[in-house]
Formats: sequence, C-alpha cells, structure tokens
Amino acid sequence: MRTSWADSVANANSLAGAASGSNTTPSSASVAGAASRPNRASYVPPHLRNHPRSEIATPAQPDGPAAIVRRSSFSGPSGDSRLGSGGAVATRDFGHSTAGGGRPLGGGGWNSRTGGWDRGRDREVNPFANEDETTDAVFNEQQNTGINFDAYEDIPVETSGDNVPAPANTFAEIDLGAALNENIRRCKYVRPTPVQRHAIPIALAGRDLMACAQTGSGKTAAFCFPIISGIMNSPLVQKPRGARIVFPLALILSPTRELSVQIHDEARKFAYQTGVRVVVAYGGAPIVQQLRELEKGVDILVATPGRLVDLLERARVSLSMIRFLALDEADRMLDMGFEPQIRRIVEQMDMPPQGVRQTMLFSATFPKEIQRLASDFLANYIFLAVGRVGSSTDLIIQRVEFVQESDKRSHLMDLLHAQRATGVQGKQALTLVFVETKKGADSLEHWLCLNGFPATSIHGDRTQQEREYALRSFKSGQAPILVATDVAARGLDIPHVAHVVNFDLPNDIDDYVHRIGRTGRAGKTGLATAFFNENSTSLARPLAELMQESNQEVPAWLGRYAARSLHVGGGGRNRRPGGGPRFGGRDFRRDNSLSRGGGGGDYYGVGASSGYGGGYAVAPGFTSAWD
DNA sequence: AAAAAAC
Repeated sequence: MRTSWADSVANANSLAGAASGSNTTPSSASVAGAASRPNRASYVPPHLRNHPRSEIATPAQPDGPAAIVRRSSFSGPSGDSRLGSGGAVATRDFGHSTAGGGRPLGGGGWNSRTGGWDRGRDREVNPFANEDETTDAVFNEQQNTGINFDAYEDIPVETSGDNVPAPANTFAEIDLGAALNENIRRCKYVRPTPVQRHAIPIALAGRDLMACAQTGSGKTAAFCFPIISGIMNSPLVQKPRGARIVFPLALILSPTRELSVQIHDEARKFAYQTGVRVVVAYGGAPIVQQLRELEKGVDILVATPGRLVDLLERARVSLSMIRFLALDEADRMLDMGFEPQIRRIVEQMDMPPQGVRQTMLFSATFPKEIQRLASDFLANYIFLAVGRVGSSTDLIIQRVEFVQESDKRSHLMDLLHAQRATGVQGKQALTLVFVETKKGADSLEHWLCLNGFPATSIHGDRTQQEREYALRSFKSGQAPILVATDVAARGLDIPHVAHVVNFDLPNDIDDYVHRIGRTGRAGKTGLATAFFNENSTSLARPLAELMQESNQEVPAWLGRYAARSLHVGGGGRNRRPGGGPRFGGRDFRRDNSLSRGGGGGDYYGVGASSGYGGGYAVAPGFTSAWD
C-alpha cells in the first residue's frame, strides 16, 4: 500500500514537473543532479504549486537563512504576528468564497485558476479508497449509522485560560474551507467530538493548547485540521534552498512508531487534495525510503523522537520553518525517557521559540515533568480537559475474573471459544490480549496458534516489519487475536476491537485505562476482561474504584482486596491525586494559585510540586476528587 | 520489573 502511494506520488510529481516546466517538487530522479543544477527546485507552498513562476521570488542568497517572501502582512517566524490567528480568518474567508462559487466540493481543489496548484494532484492516491471496499459491509454500516453520538454528548469538558475562544458545535460553524470540509465528509464525521469542538477554535485562534484527551476522542483530527488549514492559508513563504535538507512547517511528535504511522495515515486523509504533504519518519525502518519521501517535499512531519534526532543530526531536516508543533501522548514520551530528545528537538535545534510557533501538547496525566514541559514549550496557553469517552456512558463493559497464573491460558481459551460460538457467522471477533512481557507475548501467541486460534503478536522485540504486518493482519481479521505488550496500549486506534483481555494486569491503573480504551471506540460498546490474582493486588483498589466510577459491577472479592490494600499502605503511585473520574487532568496553573490543602472546588489540594507519578504516599482513608 | 525508542 505504502509502495503504491509513494510510486504514484512520484509519478504525479514528475508529471506535474514536466507539465509546468518547473520542477517544483523534485522527483527522486531529479534529486540526484540537483546539487549542481543552478536552477534547482525551490520550495513552493502547496497552495501555489504549479503557479506561474514569476510570482515566486527567488532568494538572494541560495544557501542563506530562510528567505521569506511577504505577500501580505506576514512578518515571518521571528516577527510578532501570531500566524495562526491570521490563518483562522483566512480559513473562513476562503471557505466562503469557494462555497459561494458553487464549485462542486472536492472538484480538484479550491483554486479555480487554470493550471492551479493542484494540477497533477489528481494522481494523489486516494487515502479513502480502500475504505469503500472494506470487505465487511456490517462494519461500514455501523460506521455510518451506528456511531453513538449520544455517548459523546455528556462527556464533561473543561477549559481555562485567558480569553478562551467559544467552542463550535458543528463543522459548518468551524468551516475549514471546501477541501477540508469535503475530507470531513469523506471521513464520515457528522459532528465534531467534544475535543474537536473546543480544540479546533482554540487552535484556529492561534492559541497554544494543553489538552487532556485520548486518541479515541478525535484528538488527531483536533490538531490536524487547524494545522492543515493554517498551512493552506500560509503566506507565500520561500523555503531556503539546500539540496538535501527539508523544511517542514509542522511537526507532530508521538511516542511509538505505530502511533506515528496512524497519525500519518489520518492526517493524509484530512490533507487529501489540499496539496499539503504529510510525511512520517520513525525508527526500525530503512531511513532511505523516508529520506526519499522527505525530499519530495514535506509540510507536516510526523515522527518519533529518536528518528527525528537522527534526521536533524544528519542535517536532512531543519525545524527553522516550524509554525506548528504538536506533542501527542506527552506523558508517555516522558515515561519512555524521551525528555532529553524532546528538549533537544524543541529547544536546542533551530525551531522557532515558544510563543513564536504555535504549540499543542496532549497528555493524559500531568506530573511535574509535564508541567515543566508545558511552561517551557507553551505560551499563554489554554488548558482543555475532556473526559474519557465511555467514562460516563459505560460503553466498555469491564469484567474482572480471579484466575491463577497457571489457569490463565485455559481460561483465555474458554473465553475465545465462547466468543467464537456467539460471534457473527462463527467468526472470531477481534480480540486484543495484553501481556506483561515480550517473552510472554511470544509464547502465548505460539500457544494460541497451536490450539487453532489464528493469533499474531506485537512487541518491541519484533522487527518493525513484523509489527506492521501483525497490526495489518489483525485489523483485516486475518489474525483476529493480537497478543500485545504495552507498545499497543496507548493511542492505537484499531476499529472493531470487540474484546480486550488483560491476560496480565498492568501495574499502573492508567495503563489499564489505556488498554481497555482500545475497545468501545467511536461510540461503540466493547468488552474488557481482566485476569486478576495475587500478583496484581496492587491494582485492586484503583481498579475497584475505576470500575465503580464507571458503574461497573465490582466483584465482592475484588472489593475485599481493595479494602485490604488500604491498610497496607496501598495507593502509592496508583492513587489519583487530582482531577476527577471524568477528567484526566487539571490546569495546574490554577493549583499554583490555590493554597495548599485548602481544597479548591473541583480540585483537591494537590500542589503542582507533588507530581502524579511521584510515588508519594496517600494517607489511609484519604479521598481525592477521584473518589 | 517491563516496556518503548536511532544507527
């Protein structure tokens, strides 16, 4: 799939180049001799590609610093004008003028001038193509009509900060312009989700954003739409020349390779026929292919930190033109030890500083490391907290069963058999099985296969190729059972996962929440089964509390374990110090202004200095806002 | 303690 996409883009580019006589987006063939060619392609923003060349100024110094050609009042990355806010206005104007022109939506882009930027773009591979031919019509039908929008309606949302832009209730109200509107339609998005309703107007207003929301909440679209819109409306920017270095305008960082791939896939749909190019870079895959994609032009770069640092060190990517920075799953990235890389990327390379670029930070929890990151990366930001999808609507049915280690396999088999018997046409519903270790994942996969269950596995010791293959065959139903470590716990959006089994429970309740969040997505119901035994007692209390919060039946024995853990100094890092069950976080700027221990309305008196993951003790009987 | 992530 990827190959054909790359190939056809290469085709489209060389065609476009041949047709216009100016090689605006160098194909791989032209790159070879590019360095010595005097009239080498210079960057042309997407909305002006294939435009008469006279309108594009040439920089005075070929290898000098970024030359910025001003079309209107744009003052450049070092200027004081926040690009985003101007972009917001332009977005709406642009949408109206196009719609007013009566041109059919998606009819080849917004530019009606002959030889518009999008000529040759009709060869862009349709990222929606394989969705229409999805084998399982049932799934499609569900997707079209079965989305339980009511599930989204009562999700609590909280915002704080200076001059918070009003949320938008419909996409029409947001009006991102014809091309994006058409992609919204193609994505079958009917109404914006809560995070989109709030985050998109905030981002379009050019504001920095700190947000607490999960991927299933529509988070990716929430930061992609404003970025794409902002780039489409960007003033004419002349990117510096350099044979082998590229200048993305937006950077999206995410912790795992699969998540980066997923964000890239989604962003490509949102950017379809907008001329905005999205490229992904991550480790474990040959870098040459990614370099080739980058050289074809990149507006939005989605990357994992390690590979990006590599690209920066090789001087193949410059961040000097970055206008939008999005950090996804920021707490996860810190957990994984990425803080040095992230700070290196954001603070020590050539990225425009805080306040000049527009920065959006997404995190599920808010330990002090995240708070520091926020104050270092964000400027006068708006805090947005969106409740968990399903938290208030019980979309995920949670079950906990007491299973000894030695009985886990046969118990899992029972579950799978029962599922097969009650499943649609005897087919195995997609089941995601989480285990603690990579070794455990391998041996369970092997054992399942031996016993006639088509299983595959995903974990960090498998090659990237194997990981992607596993994910593909799981999604397609070829291997309807996926055994996974926590590499798959967060952010991955796999449609139609009917059942999540916590074969081994995680040690952290947040990991549990993320794992079960792989099901019950897009407003559909899901089932989560956990195998509990003596080894998982530390999770008893937070698990019982979480289940109670979400109106799940808590087995009496689990309640006893939970009560017992109270007296043995239970709690610790699994206790939730702030926020509420429906709010994964809080605006700690507000905490700072509260007197310690003085209570604080919705927020308990947990100061900014006591981090969530800090392992502090909670006195027995202490009840936080989570309780 | 294990997991993830650059070569």
